[in-house]
Amino acid sequence: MNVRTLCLGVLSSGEASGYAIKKEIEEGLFSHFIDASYGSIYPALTQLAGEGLVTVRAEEQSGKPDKKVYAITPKGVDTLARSISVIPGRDKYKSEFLFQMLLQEYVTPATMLAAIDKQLTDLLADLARIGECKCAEHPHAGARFVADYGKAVLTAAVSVLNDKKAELLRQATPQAAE
Amino acid sequence: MNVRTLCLGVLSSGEASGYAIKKEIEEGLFSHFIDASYGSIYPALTQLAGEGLVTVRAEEQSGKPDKKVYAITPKGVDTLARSISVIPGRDKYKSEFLFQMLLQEYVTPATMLAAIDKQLTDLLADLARIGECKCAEHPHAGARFVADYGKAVLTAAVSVLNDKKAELLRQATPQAAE
DNA sequence: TGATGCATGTAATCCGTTACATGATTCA
DNA sequence: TGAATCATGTAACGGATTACATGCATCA
Repeated sequence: MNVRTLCLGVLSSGEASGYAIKKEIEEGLFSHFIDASYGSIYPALTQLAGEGLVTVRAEEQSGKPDKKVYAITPKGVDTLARSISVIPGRDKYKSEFLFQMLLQEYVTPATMLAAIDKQLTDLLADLARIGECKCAEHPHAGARFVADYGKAVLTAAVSVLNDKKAELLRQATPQAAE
Repeated sequence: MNVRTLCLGVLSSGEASGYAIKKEIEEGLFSHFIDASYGSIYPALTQLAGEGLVTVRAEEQSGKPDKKVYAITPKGVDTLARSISVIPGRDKYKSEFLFQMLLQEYVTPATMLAAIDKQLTDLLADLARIGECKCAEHPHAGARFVADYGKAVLTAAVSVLNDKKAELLRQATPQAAE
């Protein structure tokens, strides 16, 4: 899936600027399973407008550059619907963290601990972001499902990490607690 | 993390050809959290050899092209150790599947079901692959941890999917079971 | 006064995938 | 006979990130 389809997806629940789309991707439910930078969003939006899949309206603002508010057209909805009606490709999961954990014989215990703490922080942040989405009021029908899926997966990961961390600490300080 | 480091990681548990490295990445524990194609592995290996991080030995074979067996050097081990001793970047997770589920208002129930079944198949295959790794005999120290992590996450996902699937079937056929 | 948020955009660059090219052997 | 496995490699292409460029308003 490309950034164009992603933009259509975000716009399907209401008009937004490129900046706002980026925020939605970063802070909304999308953040769990998608990434996109300005460098890909802005060109995609321009392209979509050129093809009539979205409309643009410039909103004047004092000081700041004009805000360009994009809205999806019926043709855009159609394209979106067709794009997501094919059986999706495999999920892609890349983890430097697990690579490091697998090769832990080359890493000091201190680094291991720091890496696990960082991973825990990331997972918990993701979990919190999902928790903040009020699914009942969410513009998208599948919000509840996606939130449940994310929560289940992240919670499972956190649990394993906490176990592993406790084990590491036990090895490091056989008598005293941290 | 790049393909070069990945190759060093695989070679750290024993010599291998480019072809064998690809297989290891596809079928071993790595498969859960990493991807790489021949188009990136072969050039990476050539480059690593040029920098003295690995050695090459050509093994003659009847019919097939000479097999090039790569082995990591002390310098390579050093580079690897340094590469994985930094705190890793965030995991990257991309899922067309969840995108589709989130926007399910544009998808027919039949497609939903097919997509869920496909996802289930993928997850189960990943789970089976992890299950086949005999961690106790695995060359890498962290095998057990990575396997536990993968199993926990995948099992959680499978569980949520089965629930959702049952719910969909109940809605589709209110009286009869499938 | 300095960071952060709002707001848009482009160009260079990177990193990797896909497709192509080649070819013998073995198994069904 | 046709598919799969073994085996290596290159070139074209794609897709996105990073860094750069600009600039006001607000908050601490």
